Amino acid sequence: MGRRRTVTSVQIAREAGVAQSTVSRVLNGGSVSEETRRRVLDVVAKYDFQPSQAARSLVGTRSGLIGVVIRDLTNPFYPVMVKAVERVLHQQGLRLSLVTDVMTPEEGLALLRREGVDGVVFTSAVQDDPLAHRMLKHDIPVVLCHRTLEDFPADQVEADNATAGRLAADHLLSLGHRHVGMVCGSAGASTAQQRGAAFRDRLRAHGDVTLTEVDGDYDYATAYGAVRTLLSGDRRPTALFCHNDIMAYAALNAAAAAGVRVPDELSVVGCDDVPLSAWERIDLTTVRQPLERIAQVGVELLVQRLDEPDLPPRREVLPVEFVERSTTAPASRI
Amino acid sequence: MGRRRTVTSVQIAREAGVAQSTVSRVLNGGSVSEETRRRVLDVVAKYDFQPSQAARSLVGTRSGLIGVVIRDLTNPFYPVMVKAVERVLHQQGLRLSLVTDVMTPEEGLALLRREGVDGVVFTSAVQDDPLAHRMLKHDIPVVLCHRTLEDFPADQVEADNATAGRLAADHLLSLGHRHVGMVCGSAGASTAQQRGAAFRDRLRAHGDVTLTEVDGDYDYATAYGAVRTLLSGDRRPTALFCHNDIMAYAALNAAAAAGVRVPDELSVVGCDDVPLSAWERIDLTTVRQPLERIAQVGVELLVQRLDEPDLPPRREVLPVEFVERSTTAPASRI
DNA sequence: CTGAAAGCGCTTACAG
DNA sequence: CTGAAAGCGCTTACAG
Repeated sequence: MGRRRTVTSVQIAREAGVAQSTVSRVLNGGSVSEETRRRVLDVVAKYDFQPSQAARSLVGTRSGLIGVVIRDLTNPFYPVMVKAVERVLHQQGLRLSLVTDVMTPEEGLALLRREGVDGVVFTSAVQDDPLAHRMLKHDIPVVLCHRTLEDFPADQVEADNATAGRLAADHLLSLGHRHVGMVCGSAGASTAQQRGAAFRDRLRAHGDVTLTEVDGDYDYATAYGAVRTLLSGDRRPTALFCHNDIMAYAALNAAAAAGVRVPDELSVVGCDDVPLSAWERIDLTTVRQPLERIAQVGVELLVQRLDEPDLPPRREVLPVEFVERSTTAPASRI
Repeated sequence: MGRRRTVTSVQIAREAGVAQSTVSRVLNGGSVSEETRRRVLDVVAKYDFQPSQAARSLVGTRSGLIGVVIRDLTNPFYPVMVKAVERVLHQQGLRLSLVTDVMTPEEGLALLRREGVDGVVFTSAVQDDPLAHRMLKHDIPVVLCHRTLEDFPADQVEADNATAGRLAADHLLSLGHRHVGMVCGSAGASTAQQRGAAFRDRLRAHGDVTLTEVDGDYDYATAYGAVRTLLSGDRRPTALFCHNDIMAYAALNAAAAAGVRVPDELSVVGCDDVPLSAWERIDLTTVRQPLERIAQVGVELLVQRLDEPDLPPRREVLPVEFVERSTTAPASRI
C-alpha cells in the first residue's frame, strides 16, 4: 500500500546539480553540453533511472502503445502473427497492447481508448467489424493485416488469397480429383471470401467437378465436426481444400478418427503454412502466406501514418507460394 | 501530428454543470447525489468518455498493469498459459503487459519499470533468473507460475512435477521397457529438475534399467536433433520420456523421419498435455498439468499480495494426472 | 454532497 | 546551453 518509492527525474536533477528539464533534455536528445550530459547520465546509471511512461504519454503527443487485435491466441496461427508484429514493433521502439477474445469488442475498444494507443493493428477483421469501424471513428489510425475490408479507409496488407485458392484448385484438378469438398473460413473474413471465390471459379472453369462446401468458421472444433459429417455422407469427396491450416489439421484428425486414409482415400490442402504444417506427423500440402512480411509491412504502414495521418489509404498484396507435401495424391489411387 | 482531440473529464464536468472532481467521484464510486450522478453519466454516455489511464496511473497508487513474462510465444505451451493468465487478469480488471524473447531481459526489465507495472507473472523462470531477481530488488511483487525457484522470496505455483516424473517412469517400467531415454528440459528450469530427478529415482529404485539422457532445452529444434542422434546410435532406447509435450512432438517427428515406428519400436511419453496432444495425428501419452488452475492460482496470489505486500511467500503445488494415449506400448512387441 | 486546489512525473516552449 | 514555469488529465484530501 502507498506508492512504491521510485526515483524520478527531479531526484536525478538534484543529485546531478541541474534543472529537471535538463535531465529531460539529456534523455530525449536536446542540446546539452558534453559535461552536463555526462554528469546526468552518471546519476541516471547509478539509479538505473527509467522515466515514467505514464507521465510521458500524459504530456507528450504519443503513448508509444499500439493495440494488436487478434482472436484466439491458442489457434496456432495467431502466435506466429503476434510474434512477428511484436518483433517489428519492438524494433520501432513501440509497445504492444493485446486485445483478444477474453474480452468483448466493446471492452477492447474502451481499453484501447483509455490506454491512448497511437494506432491499432487488426489481424482478424470481419465485414462490418465493430471494433475497426469505431476505432476509425475515434480518429485512431488503423491497419488491417492479413484480413482486409472493402471500402474501409485504412491501410491494408494481405496475401494474394485469390492466387492461393487458384493454386489449391489447380493442384487438386491436376491430380484428377472430380469430387471435391471445401471447408470454409468465417463468412465475414476476406481471406475466406477470396480463397473460396478463386477456388470455386477455377473448378467451374474446369467443369465436370462436384463441389461440396461446409462451414468451418476458421475454428478447429467446428471444422472437425463438419468434416466428420462430410466423410460419413454417401457422396464423400476425394479431396478437401481447407481455408486455413488449422481447419486442415481438423480434417486430418477427423479423417483419422473416421478411418479414412490420407492421402490414399482423401487428399487435404490447407492454407497459411504455419510451422506445424511441416512436422512429419502432419506434413500438410498447403499454400504459404508470407506472415512475417505481412506483419512487417503492416506495422511499417501504420508507423508511417502516425507521421502523416492524411496519406491516402494504401493496400499491399503479397505473393503466396504453393507447398506440396504428403497429404495430397492422385484421385486414381482409390 | 498534434494530439488527437480526446474528451476529458473537464469537458464532461463543464457540460454536466459540475466540478471536475465530481465527475471523478461519479466514475470512481464516491458519494454523489442520485441526480448529479445521473446528469454526469448522461454526458459520459453521450461522448463515451474513457478516463485517461496515463493520468490515472500517474496520480493513483496503481497502474492496473501486470507484466507477464514468457519465452517463445510460438511454443504451443505459452499461448495456453498466456490465455489463461489473461482471462483471470481481465476478470480482476487488470491489463497484461507482455514480455517475450523478442527483447532481452534487460530491455524487459526497463519496459516493465517504465510502465509502472503493479506486479509480474513469471512463467519460465530459470535458476538465477536475471529478471525475476531484479524485479524483486526493485520492490515489485512477483509470482512464479509453472516454474519455481529455490530460496526465492516470492509466491510460487507449480504442478506436482515429481509425481509427473514418477508416473511416467512407472508407466514405462510396467510396459517392460528396460532401455529408456530421457529428453531433458532446460537445466535451470525447476520443471526439468523435478521431473528428471523423480524419473531417474524411480528407474534406479527398480534397477536393471539403462537410462540415456539427452538435452532438449525445451526447444523443438534442439529436441528434434537430439532424438535423431539418439535413434541412430547402436544402443537405441525402446522408450522416451520427454520433459514436455513440445519435445515429445519433436521426438514423434524425428522418429517418423528416421523410419522408427511409434509405438511399436519406440514408446514416447510427454509432459503437460497441451491441447495438440489429443489430436488423432499426435495422440500423445503424457502427464497432464493443470495449466488453467496454475494461472488462476498464480494471479490470485499476486492480487492478494498487492493488497498485503508483507504476507510471507506462499507456495502451491497442484496435482497432475496421467493420460494414456497411443504413443506407448509394451517393450515386448519388438 | 460538492467544489477549489494540490500534485502525480514528465515534455515543451520561453527566457536568458 | 540551461533554468523556471506551464500544463498534460486525472485522484485525493480538504473545506464548506
